[in-house]
Amino acid sequence: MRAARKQSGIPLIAELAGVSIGTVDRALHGRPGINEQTLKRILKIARQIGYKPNAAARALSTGRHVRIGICIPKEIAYFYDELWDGIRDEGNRYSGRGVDFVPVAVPELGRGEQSAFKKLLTAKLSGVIVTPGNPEAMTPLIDAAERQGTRVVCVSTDAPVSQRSSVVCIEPRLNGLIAGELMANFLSVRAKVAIVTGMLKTVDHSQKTEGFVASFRERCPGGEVVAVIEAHEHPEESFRKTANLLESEPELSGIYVNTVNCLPVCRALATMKSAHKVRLITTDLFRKMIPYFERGTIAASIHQQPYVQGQLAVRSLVEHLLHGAELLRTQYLNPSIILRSNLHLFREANGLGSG
Amino acid sequence: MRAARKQSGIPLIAELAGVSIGTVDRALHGRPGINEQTLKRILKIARQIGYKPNAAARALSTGRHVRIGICIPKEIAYFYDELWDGIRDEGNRYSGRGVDFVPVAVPELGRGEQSAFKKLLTAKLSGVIVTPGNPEAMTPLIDAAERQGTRVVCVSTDAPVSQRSSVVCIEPRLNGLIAGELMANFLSVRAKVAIVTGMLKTVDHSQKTEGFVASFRERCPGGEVVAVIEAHEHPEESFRKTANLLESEPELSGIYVNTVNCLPVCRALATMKSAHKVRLITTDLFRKMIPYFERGTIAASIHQQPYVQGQLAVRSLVEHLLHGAELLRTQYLNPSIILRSNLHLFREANGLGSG
DNA sequence: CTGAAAGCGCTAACAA
DNA sequence: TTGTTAGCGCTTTCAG
Repeated sequence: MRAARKQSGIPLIAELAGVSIGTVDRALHGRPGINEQTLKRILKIARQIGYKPNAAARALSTGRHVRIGICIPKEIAYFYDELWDGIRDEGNRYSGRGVDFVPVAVPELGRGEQSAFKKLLTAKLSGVIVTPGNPEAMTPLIDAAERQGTRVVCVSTDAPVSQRSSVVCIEPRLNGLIAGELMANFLSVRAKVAIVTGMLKTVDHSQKTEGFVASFRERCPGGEVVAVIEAHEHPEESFRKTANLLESEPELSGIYVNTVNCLPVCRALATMKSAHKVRLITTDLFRKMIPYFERGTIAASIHQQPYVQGQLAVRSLVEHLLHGAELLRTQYLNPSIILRSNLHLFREANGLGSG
Repeated sequence: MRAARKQSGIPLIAELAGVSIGTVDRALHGRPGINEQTLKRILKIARQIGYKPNAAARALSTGRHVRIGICIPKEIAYFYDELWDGIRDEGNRYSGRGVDFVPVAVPELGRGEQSAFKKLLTAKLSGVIVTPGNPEAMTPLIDAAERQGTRVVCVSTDAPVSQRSSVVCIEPRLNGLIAGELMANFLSVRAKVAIVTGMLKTVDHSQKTEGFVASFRERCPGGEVVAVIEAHEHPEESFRKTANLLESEPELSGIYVNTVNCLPVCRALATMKSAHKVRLITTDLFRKMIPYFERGTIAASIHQQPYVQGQLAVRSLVEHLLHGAELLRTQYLNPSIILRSNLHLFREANGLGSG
């Protein structure tokens, strides 16, 4: 009789079942070529001893290497720097665990993303994280990637009709709904408000606008959205149009800016000395906004948590690829609401963010 | 000449340096008994090939097993069920990676926690996650744990003067500050508001109260906190005192409830038909609150995200124990603000939570 | 001061 | 249908 060294895992099961580890392996994985009886016996023993595969041993043995492409723009830095940071920080947690990242250059949302994505397709990747700026154009590419076995996770922006495996985002309409509800709560009945947006033909902007209008109307009896200004992310245009609005609508008591470019609006409010008469709700956060927050020019901001979105995209994809965790088709997040009281807890306010 | 099989890691470095893997291991770990020259040579080569240790191989070789004790109450279920869920879900991600969890029974915050914690001390654990209900009494126990090498992470509630390695929580005062700021934004000048709390001798409750008073006073000119009601988490007491208040203060326009037990207040408001004249800000979320949210009785709730706190506590502790990641001494989170618009995205509203 | 070798639990290729 | 065996990259022990 051999000295019974204490063992565990597959060898233990093999000894208990009186078979070899090869047979146990086959049973545990439902591989073909095994007797019904032994299969059942092994499975039973495995259950009894509460067998759990050792992830480290498996990873070491299979030598599985996972390569993940990152296809995300550099601009607007206010937003995408945070997203990159989240992706990088989360990625670093997996360094040394068989995960590599392959970034490709996309200068700006929607520009150059198709060629960049195509480049990623040629490298055999197990997964890609992408921000489709032009969902229609990207859909066939995403579908092609999925067909060749590359899992695609959209982040921040979605390609809803594509075959992407998952999306991590905040629904644009929800941002608008929250802003509208807050605004209605801030103001009294029959209030007049306005919206400053980028371009309404951008889906993101139009949905935020629509959401705001819907919830503001519902919750502010007699309230009115007197203007929707398209500023095209252009500082001067934004400043001028806002200033004009403030002059022509002296009764105005609220403005919702649903792109990240709110500084011109802040300046217009300050110049017209109406900073405290008008409640301003903005979107996201970067350093130069902070003084306006502290002065009370900005009452609240709807923060889309790009850092968290990046983290979650990486994490869910890696866990899926490495450990077979389920990839949910949608991962919708809640935006957080920034007020003066909690401003200090956002990384952008701590010298970590850009801007 | 031997056929040069493609290798990597320590064996590769060994071959390049013309030494054995044992020597490379010593060099890489700064272990004693190695020649200055070879040490430098090996380190240089390691740097050149960009050596990164393989976490799976290391884990397999060392067979490191990590056991983490969980010392968290069952009641109040509204809150702690979520915390448990977060801990369990996050823990499950690490199953099969050499992490075991050892829960001990604590019926209720602060009751029986000392004996439960002592029990954990006898089992040799690498870490403990604990909710110190009575920080003064727990401090010496926590210190003892840390002294014997058990990393202690406090969650939700803190023992600030102890030697705990980390805390994951939302500062109570911040909850109050946010509630106060929101309330000030919701109401006009000279508004009268009240606070319903549990017991002011509970640090958590008094800090939330103090925070609310501070920010409300600062942001609502002429505003006044006309009453601070201690309801001792007692439904009848809470209902009665609120009803009395509503009668004696017809001008009242806001109430902040800073414990999870807000239902009696909701009922009092409904009974007195003043539900829509008084803005109600509550704390956390459970199922029975939802109708009051939808009816507009509750204007907003400050959610302390117990699920996320649990996740983060487990995650940071495991990453520290397994991969040597740094454990920050404090991990302060932001509460999220629940409105009607985003209510549906909270797990409590999706049949996941309790209550 | 350095080398050799065993083995962690699992997979996969080959033998029987 | 089943058993045997050689590693995966690292740590650790024992010889030299």
